[in-house]
Amino acid sequence: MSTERYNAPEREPHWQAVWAERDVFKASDDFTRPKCYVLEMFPYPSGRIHMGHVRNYSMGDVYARYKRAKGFNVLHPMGWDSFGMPAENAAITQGIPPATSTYGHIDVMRRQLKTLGLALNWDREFATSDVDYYRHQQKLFCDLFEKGLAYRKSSKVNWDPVDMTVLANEQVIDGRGWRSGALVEQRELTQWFFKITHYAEDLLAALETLENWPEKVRLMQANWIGRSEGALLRFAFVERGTLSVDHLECYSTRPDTLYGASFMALAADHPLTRELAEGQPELAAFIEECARLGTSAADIETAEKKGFDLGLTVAHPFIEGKTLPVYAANFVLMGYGTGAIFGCPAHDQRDLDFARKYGLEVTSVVAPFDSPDTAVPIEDVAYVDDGVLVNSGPMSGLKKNEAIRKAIEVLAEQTTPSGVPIARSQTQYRLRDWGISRQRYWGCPIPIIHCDDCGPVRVPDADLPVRLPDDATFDKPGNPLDRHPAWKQVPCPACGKAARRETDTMDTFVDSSWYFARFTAPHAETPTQADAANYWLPVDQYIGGIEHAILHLLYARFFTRAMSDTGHLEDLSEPFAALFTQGMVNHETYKGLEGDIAGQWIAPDEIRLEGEGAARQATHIASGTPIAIGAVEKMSKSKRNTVDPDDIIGSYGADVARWYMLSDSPPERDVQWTEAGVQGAGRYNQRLWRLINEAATVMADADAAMPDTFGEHALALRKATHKALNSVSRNIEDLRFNVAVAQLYEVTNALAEAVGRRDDGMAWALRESSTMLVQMTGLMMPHLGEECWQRLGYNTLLADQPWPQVDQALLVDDTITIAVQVNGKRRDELQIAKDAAEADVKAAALALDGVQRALEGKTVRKVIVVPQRIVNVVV
RNA sequence: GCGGACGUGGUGGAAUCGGUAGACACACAGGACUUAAAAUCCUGAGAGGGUAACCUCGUGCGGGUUCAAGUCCCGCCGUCCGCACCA
Repeated sequence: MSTERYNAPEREPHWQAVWAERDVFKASDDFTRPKCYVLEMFPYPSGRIHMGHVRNYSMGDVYARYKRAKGFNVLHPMGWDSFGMPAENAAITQGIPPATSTYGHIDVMRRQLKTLGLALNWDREFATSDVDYYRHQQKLFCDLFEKGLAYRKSSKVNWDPVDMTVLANEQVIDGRGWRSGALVEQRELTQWFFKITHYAEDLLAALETLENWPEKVRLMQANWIGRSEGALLRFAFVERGTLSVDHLECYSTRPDTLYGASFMALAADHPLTRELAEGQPELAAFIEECARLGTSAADIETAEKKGFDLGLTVAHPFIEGKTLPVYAANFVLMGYGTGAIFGCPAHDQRDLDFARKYGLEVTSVVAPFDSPDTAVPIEDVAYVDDGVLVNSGPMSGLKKNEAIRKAIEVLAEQTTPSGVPIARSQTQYRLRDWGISRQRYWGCPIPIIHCDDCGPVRVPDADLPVRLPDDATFDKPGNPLDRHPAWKQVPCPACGKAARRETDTMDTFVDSSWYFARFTAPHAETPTQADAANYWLPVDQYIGGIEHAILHLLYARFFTRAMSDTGHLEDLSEPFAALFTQGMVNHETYKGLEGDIAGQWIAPDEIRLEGEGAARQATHIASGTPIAIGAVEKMSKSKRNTVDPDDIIGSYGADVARWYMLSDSPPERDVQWTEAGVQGAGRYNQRLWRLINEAATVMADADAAMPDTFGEHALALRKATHKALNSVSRNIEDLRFNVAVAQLYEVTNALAEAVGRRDDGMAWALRESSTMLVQMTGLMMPHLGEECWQRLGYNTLLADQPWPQVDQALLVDDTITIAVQVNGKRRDELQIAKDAAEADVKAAALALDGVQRALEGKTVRKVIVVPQRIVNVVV
């Protein structure tokens, strides 16, 4: 019988319509059922979906469908991270209002996603630029503000003088604005901050509990939070002059090396340095030079240590009469600790470089453990390892950690002239508070009103939301909200006097910091709804790109804590119980070599490939000129090495794209998109359809009841199927889709072999096996799954079927094959009863031909029998 | 510089606990079907040797532990990623 080819592009929309019509994937409001919240990072509506989305959402979809079949109430929603600069830039360059382009993009991408046949809760869809979303975010902001978790402070920012806006660090490339190309200036601006540092310790400590997060991500976050323990030290000025303070504060993790201190150094932008610069033009020039210094890796690598003698001295806290000169130095950062350090050249490489340059003394105060009486001599390399303190007063003879404790203990007793203790232990974090102000239009307005008398006042709940004006103009650089003629003019909610709206909008990372919570009750009148949030959260499985390892995932962890502390969540601190970071989709790159296209990137569909291996050649179809085949890189518009999911779905179908994205490569690793690969997936798709048709025909006359006995081949098929079901289930739980796919190929091969054989009970076994195979492959290829389900004679929906049960009895074999080694080298194999006695296994192993050959002329010294695994004969 | 991950056939990769390395797939070669092609089906294949049965070598390199190492330990080399003047 010939079977027609399965026409995916025609059948897929049919099944999508059936699922939608019957509302198959709707999450239930029955909060007593076991639940599973599956979430993939929601997309930014850039215009079209790309293969990375296909990969990401296919993974989540297989998992969500699997959990549904296992009986869980599954929440698997989709939405749009729709605020952001690209839409505003399009408004500037093309005059299209951000809302128009954004919602246009969403319509296109929603249509594209729907063609993938994802089991999504579309009834919960929202975009972060919807007023109905950002009004709740404004409420959250107000509550954080009242709780002191949102505050204003003056801080240094990257200012683009052409675009007249603040840029994030990631948007500054080689010291220039990424869009304008203008040299970025450091400006002091008053900005809004979220107090993420309030949770620094908890955010760090709780990483330990995130067992189902990748180790890599936890480590990156731990490094980012950057906890260090040390001491806050205060050095009294010997000569105070006209200075406004009487002592200098610095932070050190090595107070044990205080006896080796030889100078103090302040950051160029330390308040004291600035104070002194008032009357010293040379110092002012030095400060400016430091500010200009690049912060790129290469700049720091090559930058010379430079300082400026401030003409001040401080008293050494331990050594009577010893003073230390105070410098301003380019390698001291204002952003960490107190912006001041004590320099101990012998035991810090930077301090040593500085001391050598300015001829400062270098005193070694640490001796190695193997010669504890002699301080390590220092030449060009500082000694930073642990050792025994020498010439260090009360710390002498102690190891590093003991010495640190001792130093703090002794110094805490002393005070500066103004009465503050000279030292106390302090834990320091690298983590900074999160600056969320953006001088941009297309973001969530910060709901604050500035009043000359009352200061910043939060917008009262009754006046929320603060809507973005529809009539902003984008023809000039700068913030459209700030120059809008009327928008910011409002009375003060507190005193009624004329006041001004805050015109900054929130960083778009705020939007994505709580969307997962909103999905649990997307239409609620408050940001969250307690019963729904308590039931659904935390997200059971979160899937997304590794590029969000720090920012988004840390912000979301912070926000969850802040929402708990403001009553929007009930005692929840971790939003994502399990995290999976998937790899990227890569493709070869192509470049023109001759004529008009020389040096230009060429898209895959504009070339023709021939040959293989070293002989592979590419030709430009339009011009016939040769093309250079370049590196395999992440699909990107700029390199033109993208493949449009629409084209693949249109020719092969969504199931093929999904199957290909899940097979072969481990999901956490990058996958290379190749034409051959997608063709292979397409062939399997057709093969499965043919096979199921054939099986359906053969099994048509099978009895409904399970036969009492099965022939050899029927039993083998049943065993292969149940073993695969067992391991496929486990692999899907572990998101090891590539291994699951390989096992599905094995079942397919077993079924293909069995379908032509006549055997006792074969018709029944074929029905069982093909049913299970369709259920398993249906997770990855849901449309073909429904088609096959129907062909197998079922009049239900595959999507509604419970996951099949493994027959444990079929997992174990009575007779097993074990390898027999002689001196660790495999010489033969042995078929033997599973529960054979050890002595019998041993005897049978020694009798094997291959073993006998290897043993010739040798004496057996020992035989190791590992039950059901291996036999090793030692001679 | 610091921290981390990885390294297996022509390719993607598999090997859950230290127990038959290379499952499964792609690509390839040969064959069948066809006037032909596509599609499909069958067969082959880590490398080297041998007519063959088989033998030797083999998981980046060098050591080690063990009856047994892709897997554990030590030292290198390479690739990738993150952080980076963080006191």
